[in-house]
Amino acid sequence: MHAAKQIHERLLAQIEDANYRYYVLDDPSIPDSEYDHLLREIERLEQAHPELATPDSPTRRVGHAVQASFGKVKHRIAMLSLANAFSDEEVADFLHRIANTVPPEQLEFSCEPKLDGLAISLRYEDGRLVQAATRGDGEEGEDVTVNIRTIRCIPLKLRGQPYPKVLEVRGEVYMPRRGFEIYNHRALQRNEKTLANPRNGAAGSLRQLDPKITASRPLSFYAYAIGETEGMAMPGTHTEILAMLRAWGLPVSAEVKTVLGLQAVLEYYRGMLQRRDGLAYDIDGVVYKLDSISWQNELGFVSRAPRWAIAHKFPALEQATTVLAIDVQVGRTGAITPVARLQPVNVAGVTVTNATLHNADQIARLGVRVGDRVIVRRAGDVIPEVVRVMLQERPKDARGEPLNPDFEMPVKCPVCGSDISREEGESASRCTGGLYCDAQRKQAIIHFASRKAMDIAGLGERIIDDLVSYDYVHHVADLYALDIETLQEMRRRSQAEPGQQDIGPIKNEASKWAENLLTGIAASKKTRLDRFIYALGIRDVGEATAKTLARQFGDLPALMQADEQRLLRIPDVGPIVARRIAAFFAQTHNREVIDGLLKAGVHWPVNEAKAEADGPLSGQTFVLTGSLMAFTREQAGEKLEALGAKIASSVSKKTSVLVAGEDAGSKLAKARALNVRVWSEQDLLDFLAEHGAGA
DNA sequence: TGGCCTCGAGTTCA
DNA sequence: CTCGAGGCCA
Repeated sequence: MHAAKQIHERLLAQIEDANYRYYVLDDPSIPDSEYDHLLREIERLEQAHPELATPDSPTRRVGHAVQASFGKVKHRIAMLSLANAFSDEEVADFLHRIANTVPPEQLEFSCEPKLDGLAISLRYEDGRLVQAATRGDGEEGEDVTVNIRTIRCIPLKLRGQPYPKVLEVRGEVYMPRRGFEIYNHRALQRNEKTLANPRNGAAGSLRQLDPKITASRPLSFYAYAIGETEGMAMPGTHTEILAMLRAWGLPVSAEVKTVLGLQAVLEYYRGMLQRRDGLAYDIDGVVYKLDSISWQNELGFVSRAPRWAIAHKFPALEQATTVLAIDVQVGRTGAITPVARLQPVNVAGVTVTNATLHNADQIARLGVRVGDRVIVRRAGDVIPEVVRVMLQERPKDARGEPLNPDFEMPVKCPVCGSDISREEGESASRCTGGLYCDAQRKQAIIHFASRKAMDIAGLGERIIDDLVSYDYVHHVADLYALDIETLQEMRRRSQAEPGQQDIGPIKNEASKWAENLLTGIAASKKTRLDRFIYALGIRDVGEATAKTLARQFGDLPALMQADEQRLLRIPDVGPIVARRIAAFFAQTHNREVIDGLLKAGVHWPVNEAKAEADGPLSGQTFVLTGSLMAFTREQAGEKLEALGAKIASSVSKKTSVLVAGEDAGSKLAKARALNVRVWSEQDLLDFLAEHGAGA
C-alpha cells in the first residue's frame, strides 16, 4: 500500500517535471514514448489503488461529463482590454504621454508577442487550479474550468516554490499552427468539419460542452499577467512577475524582452514582424507594458484600458477580397489546376492576385463561386490561400437565390481541346492531350531546362513560351538546332504582337541576348546521366529516382532496354513507376527525341563507378535545411554524398543528421521533436575538413 | 492491409 | 512548403 503510494508520488513528480521542462523551459527531457509510458504506469496504479487518483492527477485531465451550459464567473479584478496602435507615431504618442509622469530612464517596457487566441483567467488556491474563466465582457466571463484542465501545458498544481494562497493568472489560450494543420488534415480525412483558422479553433474548442472534444484539440497557453493575489507580496516589475510565473510552472513566451525607450520598442516590433512567419503560432501584434508596477499604479486607467500598456498591431494576415474569375492551368503532367483570380489585395505586406484552388474537391469544400467575397490568408508559408467564402455577402436575386453559378471543371482542355479525365481515386483531373497539348509541351521544356535538370542558362519561361507558340521548338531536341537568326526572327515577331511597344529595339542588344542563350544551350550538352534522366520528365521519376536509376544502370542504353521485370528489382521502383518508365521508352516518339539529343552532342561521363559504399558516412541519411553561408544546399549535399551519405528531402526518425543553416523552419522543429541529431553549418564544415573534403 | 517514410508535383511574389 | 500518392515493411 505504502509502496504503491510512494511509487505513485515518484511517477507524478517525474511527469510534472517532464511537463515543466517541455512546456515552460522548452527543453524536452524525455521522448514522447517515455512520457506516454509514464502516464500509462500512473493510470495502472490508480486503477489498482483508486484512492491515489486525486483530482490533480495528470490522468484526470478529462475527468468530467458533458455539461448542460457554462456557469458565470465574476472577475474580482476586471479583465481589461488594451488600446491599439497601428503606426509608429501612435506608439510614440503613447510613450510621450507616459513620459509626462515617468522619468525617461525608467521608461522600461516589457515587450511580448500578442497571441491571436482567447484571454483566460486561471485561479489557483493553495497551489491548485480551482477555476478557469473566459474574459467575457471583462466583468463577467464563463466558467470553462473542465475544458481548461484538458490543456496539457497548464499545470493543475503549481510547482515547489512558495506561492500565494490565492493566485489568479491571466494569459492566452491559443492553437499552435502545426497543431491546427494536423487537426484539419485529420478532420478532412474523416469527413469532419475543419476549423477556419487557429484563432477560431481556440475559441471554439473552449466553448465545447463536452470536455472530451476540447481534449482532442491541440491547445496551448502562455501566461502574461496576474490578477488577484492573496497571502504573498508580488515583485515590483512585470518582468519579475513573469519570471515567478515561470518558476511556478506556468508557460511564459520565450519572446518576452525588457527594453528601454521608444527606439528599442520599435526595434522589437520590427524584429517580431520579421520573424512572424517563422513562429509556431499566429500573432497579430506585440504588446508593450511599462515594467514598473508602481508607475503602472500611478498612471492608472482611462475608461476600459490601462494607460501603461498598448498593443502595437501588425498588418492583417487575412484580408477579404473578391473572386474575379476561376481559371484553370495545365501542368507538365496535364494536371488541371483551378486558380482563383482575385481583386488585388495586400495581405501582410504583399499584393496577392492569384490563389490556387488545387482541385475540384477543394472548390467543392470551399463552395467558392465567381463573384464571391472570400477571405484570403497568408500564413506560416508564403503561399496565399482562400480560407473561406463570406456566404452572407454572396450576390442574390429577388427570390434570394444566388446569382453566380457553381464552378464546373471544364470537360475539354482550354489549351488543346483534348478531353479532360479524372482517374478513379485521384484528386487531380488531367488533360489527355499529352505532348499534343501546347501547355504540356511548354511545361516539359521548362522542366528540361530547369536548374536541377539540364540547367540551361538564359532559357526562361517567357522565351520558352514564344519558342513553342511560334513553333520554333516542337520538342526538346529542337533546342539544340536553334541559331542566332532564328532567335532574332522570333524576337521580331513577338515584339510585333499587339500590345507590345514599337519595334526597332537596338540590334546589338537583341543579338547579345540570343548569343547568351546559345552559349547556355551549348554548355548544357555536357551533363550527368541522372540529370538527363530527370530532364526527360518521366512521370513519377524525380530527382531521387533518376539518381537511383543512373547508379543502378550505369548508362542509358541499359535503362532503355530494361523491361518492367528488370525495373521492379530497382529499389524505390514499384509496379507503377516501372510501368511508367517502360512505357516512356517504348514510345517511338520519345526514342527519337533522345536520339536527337545524343546526335546534337548531349553527353555525360559513363559509369563513373562510384565506390560510395565505403565512405565514412555510408548507411547514414542526411537532410539539409535553412540557408548555408559557404555553399548551397546542393553543393553541401554533393560533398556528403561523396562521403557515402544518402540525402533525403524530409526528416523522419530514420534521419541520421539534420544540417540546419540560418532560418531553418519546420524541419528543425521536427528533428528536435524526433530527437534527431542536428548539425550547424560549422559542424558540417568541421566534419568535411576532417575528412579531407573541405569547402 | 495498414501505417509509416519518402518522393514528386505544383505553387506565389518581388 | 505542403499535399497526395507510391513504395516498403510489419
